[in-house]
Amino acid sequence: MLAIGEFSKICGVSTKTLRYYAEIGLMIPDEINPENGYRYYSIKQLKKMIFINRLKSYHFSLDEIKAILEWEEDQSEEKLVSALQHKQREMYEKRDALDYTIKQLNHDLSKIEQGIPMMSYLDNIEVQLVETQPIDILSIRQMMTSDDYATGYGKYFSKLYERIATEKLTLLGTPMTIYHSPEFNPAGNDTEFALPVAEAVKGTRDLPGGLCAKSVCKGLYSELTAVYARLREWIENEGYELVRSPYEVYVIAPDQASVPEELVTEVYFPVRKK
Amino acid sequence: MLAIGEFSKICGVSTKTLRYYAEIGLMIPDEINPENGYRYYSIKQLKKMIFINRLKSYHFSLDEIKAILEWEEDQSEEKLVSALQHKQREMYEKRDALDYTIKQLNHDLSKIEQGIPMMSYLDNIEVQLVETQPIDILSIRQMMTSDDYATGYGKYFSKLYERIATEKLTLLGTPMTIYHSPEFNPAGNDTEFALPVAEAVKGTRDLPGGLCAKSVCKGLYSELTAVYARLREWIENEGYELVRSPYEVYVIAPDQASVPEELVTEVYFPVRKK
DNA sequence: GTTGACTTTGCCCTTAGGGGAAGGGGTATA
DNA sequence: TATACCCCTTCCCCTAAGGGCAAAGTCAAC
Repeated sequence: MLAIGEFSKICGVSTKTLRYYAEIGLMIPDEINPENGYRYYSIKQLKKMIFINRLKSYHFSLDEIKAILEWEEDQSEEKLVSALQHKQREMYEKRDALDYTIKQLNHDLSKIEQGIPMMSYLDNIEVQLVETQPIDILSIRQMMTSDDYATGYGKYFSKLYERIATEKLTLLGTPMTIYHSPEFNPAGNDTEFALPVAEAVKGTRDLPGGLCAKSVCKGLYSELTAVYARLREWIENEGYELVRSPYEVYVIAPDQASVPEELVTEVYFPVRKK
Repeated sequence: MLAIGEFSKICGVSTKTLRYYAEIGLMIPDEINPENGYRYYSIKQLKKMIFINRLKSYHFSLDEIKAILEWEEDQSEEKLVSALQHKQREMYEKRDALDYTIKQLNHDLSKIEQGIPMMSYLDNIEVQLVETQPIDILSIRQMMTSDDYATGYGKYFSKLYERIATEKLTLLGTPMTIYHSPEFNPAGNDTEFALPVAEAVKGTRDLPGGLCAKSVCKGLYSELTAVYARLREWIENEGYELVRSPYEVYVIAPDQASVPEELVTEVYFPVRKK
């Protein structure tokens, strides 16, 4: 039996951490002296500690790790594999997001080095008033958290393209998304992925036309938030009000653009005069 | 002037966040009604908010962002560029670490799929008692946080190899690191990077020989923590005690291995009988 | 017996806000 | 003017995974 300090040195985990793990029930010392409360750990617990650290390095929370340790011996193997695969997917997504952010950062850095202030694009966002025609769209509506937009977009648009292919529908334009949440909610947004089609079949609906405030965003999607802000500001200033859900049209999407500067996205806010 | 709810909708930031930013002095509303405390924001502040969000996406803390905003107008441009470059480096490091963890995870998954329990390697760590000879080492000693080992190793060993090349020293073995911190400390460890050389010149010192407990770790460095634990356990069990700092010898380092399974690392604990 | 190292509990601190309660304010309508 | 309804304020507690520090009890060695 090892006192907490010995055990801490052997497994490279602070005594504070060991006490915390005992407190939350993740790893309780094999023996506790009832008189003085001293914690004593066995060598067997060293293995468990190493396993916990391995899982921590895979970004499992302590709660998740606790659950995993409680499966132990049951039909744990399959569940462990599926939990690991889940984390694997999460980590791939995290890496993709990080790559994307790095790309943005490099973009901003190169702009500054060209003498262009980082946020100058804000002054160049133009708003026009346009009249849109009603169209039929084939769509999927889904709650999306802001984290998985990148993966979500690919997934849902693939589904829609597949339906168009298998049902021999006629595509009439580029992909679009409609945002039904009344305001941005980091916990999740009611998002509709859509493709304009000629036929009115099951799964399609009418997207009404009408007066819209419109802006075009050229470049990375990170600039979209500013476009949204500009549109809302314009609507406020000019005395209009939003009458339906705003939507985006991906005129040139990432799969057609070789560099992010080529991306073109239109943003529409259906409005009427107040 | 916009009330907090309006401003919140326009810039996609919750009212809670806006109040918090006011509280920490990151962005104070342009006007506060002294009678009822209502906060009013101007359109100018929208730009600031978008800039704050951009910096947040680059993993700046709110404190760092506050500092950046306070430079504004001064000689801010150069400082901003250098801050961005700093974050850029951090993000590259984060991505490398993530890649490494993903690799480990895949390794564990493939083991399990072969029917080998994930932590089974723990049972196969052998400890031998050996007698080492004193050698001269050329070394750099440095406090290292656990985050930047991967980059640190490359950097310091490059420096050492460079010295060997420019001063025409004779290399006598593979790289090694000596851990001087008495126990593992996540805040930073006193680490000595060393190369064994034939000549005793400035910057070299004698690494004394003597009795050592030794283990060999084949494979990913993630298994090293278990090797350390096993060695400490063995020393305890067999009635030895540590007399100098432990060290690792990279017999086959990552730059010589095509797959992680080929890595070979020896771990030495200088000991004496208690 | 004393010293010094080790251990215990307890309390407050960290990031970037979220959730909710209690109470006051604003305005559009009947 | 009263009501309804939404908006705004402050205040307090909560998050994950421990770190830092203090006061007090305990252990082993000299």
